[in-house]
Parts: sequence; structure tokens; C-alpha cells
Amino acid sequence: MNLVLPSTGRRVPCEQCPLRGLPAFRDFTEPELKFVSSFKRGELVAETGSAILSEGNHSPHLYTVLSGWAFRFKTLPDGRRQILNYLLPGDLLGLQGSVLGEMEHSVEALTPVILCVFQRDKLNELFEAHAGLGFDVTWLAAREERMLDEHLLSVGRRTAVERAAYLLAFLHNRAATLGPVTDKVLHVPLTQQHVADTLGLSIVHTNKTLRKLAEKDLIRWLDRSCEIIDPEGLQELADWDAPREITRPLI
Amino acid sequence: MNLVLPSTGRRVPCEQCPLRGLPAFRDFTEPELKFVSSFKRGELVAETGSAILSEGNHSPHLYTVLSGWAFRFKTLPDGRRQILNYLLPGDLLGLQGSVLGEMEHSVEALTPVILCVFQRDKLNELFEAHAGLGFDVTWLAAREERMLDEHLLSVGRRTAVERAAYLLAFLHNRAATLGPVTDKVLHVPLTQQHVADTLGLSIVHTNKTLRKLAEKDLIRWLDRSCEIIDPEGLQELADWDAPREITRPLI
DNA sequence: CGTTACGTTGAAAGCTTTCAAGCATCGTGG
DNA sequence: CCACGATGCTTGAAAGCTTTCAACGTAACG
Repeated sequence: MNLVLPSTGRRVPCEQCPLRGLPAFRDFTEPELKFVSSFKRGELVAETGSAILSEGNHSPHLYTVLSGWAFRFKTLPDGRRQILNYLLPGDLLGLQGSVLGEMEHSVEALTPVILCVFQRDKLNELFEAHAGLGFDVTWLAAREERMLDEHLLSVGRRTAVERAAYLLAFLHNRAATLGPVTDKVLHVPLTQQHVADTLGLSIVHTNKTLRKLAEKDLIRWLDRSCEIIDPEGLQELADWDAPREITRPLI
Repeated sequence: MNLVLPSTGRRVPCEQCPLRGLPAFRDFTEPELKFVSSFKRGELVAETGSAILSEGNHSPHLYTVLSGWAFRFKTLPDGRRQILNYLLPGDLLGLQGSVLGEMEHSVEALTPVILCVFQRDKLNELFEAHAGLGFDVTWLAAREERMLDEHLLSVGRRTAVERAAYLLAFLHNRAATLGPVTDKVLHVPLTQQHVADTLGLSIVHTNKTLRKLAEKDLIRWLDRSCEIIDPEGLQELADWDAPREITRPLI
């Protein structure tokens, strides 16, 4: 687990953000866009496996994922790790730290990640100057909460195979909202250890469980990545309905 | 599972809310209090075991628990149930439905519950007229997210006994923030089925697990309720640190 | 070429669920 | 007033799922 590289400074101006053009994100008004742009302090690059945020830190910043995949996790004092959720482009990161004062989870990069860095101090200003953006922050928090609800249901009540199917269907769905993966199959950048720590299973059992999904031709496991072959089949196996597509804010 | 009783209309004016005086809640300014008061439409009473909100409903309202205990849960199509979190006085309820448009979980009363009912339509107005209150809503959402993070860690990575200890320590802690239970022991209004559905265990195993905690004199199980005898012992067993006390907003 | 990270397997041990009863309390209808 | 059904708590035992232990194979890297 390396440290993150120092900020590389601003590169992408918000007005020309490559994400903002995607159909997944709602259009911002001119003033909103202007504010967000002034809110941004720069960019940060994190390599695969590096720690983006660490539990206990009083992180001074709020981030948005510009590109790459990452994950949030917590660990018990003896080292057991639980992955809480995954972060994809457009996701806000560090809100708990910004709002509640302290981060109680860590974040690590799953691929090379570029983050937009925002100034935590200006968060109050955001709420005051742009009620709509304030509402958006709440919206994003509620969305995260809903995802956690689903994960908790899954870890608590689904069988191992169902859990694995749910996780992969979920990740496929999230990636799909960013850009259709219709004719290209999606490769999720994970190790089996990540899957195990998400599902609450041991690595050995996870391996055997993923193998069952592979035998049904739902997925194919490659080196450090999972190819999602049949997302509908996974959904069906997990008895999970993907949420209907809604445009979301991009801060 | 009965239906909730119809609204009983306003009884407690926000300015004289019995909760607001508690040290757990931050002081509101005059205008904030006035707004919250105008935001409130009335009160709702729910009996033990009744459904307060149901999955799939487009709930038009936002609620705050005025008194009593309730819980949020999700179910799989085949009936398996997972309890997601508990609601105590001062907790906001229905935010996901208000913000994202649809409720994907249900809420049920654990004791008789009185709720303050707010108008969802005025939520935008809240953000516009009182940035501070808007921030507070985000704060509450981030707090809920943090609790879910902890639950997920627990269900995913703790052993059965640790999980049970964590849950009871957690509930004790939440109740304690509302009013010290120093010389009186706390009675948590639960059945073992609730505990099972929170921990992701079967009812039989839950029974045996709770028995182990009772043998260690950490708890005592009564009829439909759990007496927390040694909250510190439970925390230690679960290796869990209770969050430090922070005053929180009460909307 | 040794080391490390990741994936794979088989088998034994251990934990959890399921099945099957049984007990107690409570409210209700006969 | 008492029997009866419903709800909640208990227990023992067998079945089933998951972890742990122990190896092994491969690919990437220094």
C-alpha cells in the first residue's frame, strides 16, 4: 500500500469535464458549474493499490472520482477487512469526513485513479450559495445509503453464490450507467480477495463460489479481473433488480 | 402487521419539543426553529409491530421519531428479511424516499411510536431558505451511512458472538445518548427474531449465541426485551469503540 | 532464478442451519 | 373458567455450508 502521489494540479476544467457530457449526469446551470469549478482545487492521481484515504484521518478534502475504480473499506483491529462499497467515476468520496469531522473508513485504488480535489472549507459556502448543489450532496449521500442497504441485505441474507452473483451484477450495472458496454464485455478490476472481503467469505470459499458462476457461463475469471459474460443471468440468480436509471448530479 | 393509525394532528409544537432540550441535540436558531415548525404537518402514531413505511411506496413524507423505537429492513422476494438499522427518538426517516423518489426499504415499529410528519414538498424550500438546515440533513445522512458501514463490517466479518455483542453495545450506546441510563439498566425492546434478522443468523443459532452472552452476565434476556447489564463488556467482546458523543441536529 | 502475488484444490475441522420437539405466556372463544 | 391457538424462547441432533490447513501451479518482477 503506497502513498498517493502528490497532486498534479488542475488539468481538466469542470466546464470541459469528460464525465459531464455523459447521459448519466444531469445538466448543471451556468452558475452551478462556475461554482463547482471554483470549488475544485486540483487533481490527485493514485496508483493501483495505493491508499487514497485512511481511517482516522481528518481529511481536509472532498473528492470526486474522475476516472478509475476504488473501494471503501473498514478493518477490525485484528485485521479482518470488509469492503463497504466501490467507487466509480462521478462518485463523491470523503463526505463522511467532511461532514462528521472524521473518516471511519479507508479508501484504496483498484486501478489507477484520478480524483478531483475539493476544498472542504467551501462546503458550507456550497450549501449557502447553491441550495440545489446542497440538495445534490444530500442526494448522493442518500444514494450511497441505498447501496449500503442492498449490500447489507446481501451479506446478511443471501447464500454465497447469490451474494457473488449480486456483487457482480451490481458492479456491472454501475459500470454500465457510465457508458454502455453492449458489444464489449465488461472487465471488473478485482482480485478474488476483494470479492471475499466484500461478500464476507473466506478466500478459499470465494474461489469455489466464483468457479460455480464460471461453470454456468455467467462470468469468466481472468488475472486480477472478472469478465461479466451474462449480467442478466447474474441478476436472475441473485433475484436482484437493477435500479432504474436516473440522471444524477456530478459535483 | 397492522396499518398505522391516522394522523392525530399536531400536539407538540417544535418550540416545546421535549427532545430539543436534551444535550444530545444542538441548539437551533430562532429562524431555524420557526422554519422547522412550519415544516411540520402533524404527528402520526404507530403501534408496536405496525408498518410505518413500506418498500416500493412513493412516500410523500419525511418523518422524525418523536418517541419510541422502530427499525428499517429489506426483504428478498422469498421472504428472507434483513434489518438494516434501528430508529430512535430524533432520527430522521424517509429521506431516501424524499430525495431519490422511491423507498426501497420498509420501516416497522418496535414499540408504540410517535412521529413528526413533514411535508416532502417543502424540502427544497428548506435547502433554499436555511442552508444550515440543508447541511444538517446531509449530516444526518452521513451519520446513517456511517452506522451502515459499521453494521456491514459486523455482519461481514465478525463472528456470531461478536456480532451479537456489537449489536447490543451499539443499541445501548444509541439509547444512552438520549438520556443517561447510568443507574437504571437499559431494556431494549426486541425479540430474538429481530436480533437474528439483524445479524444475518438463524433464530436457533441466535438463541444459542445470546445465551452465551447471558452466561457471561453481559445481558439478560426477558420476554420481548433484552436487558443490557454490562455495556462495556459487550464493547470489549466485540472490539468496538462507541463513537464519541457529538451534538446533532434535530429536524 | 528466487520471491511474491494470485488463483486452485482436497480434506478435515468447525460453525450454522434445519428439523423436530417442547415449554411458557397471553388473549380469546366456548 | 378453561381449552386452544398464537407467539416467543429453548434444546438436541443431523445435515450442510464455510473456514482452515496444506499444497501446488503460474506469471510477473527484480
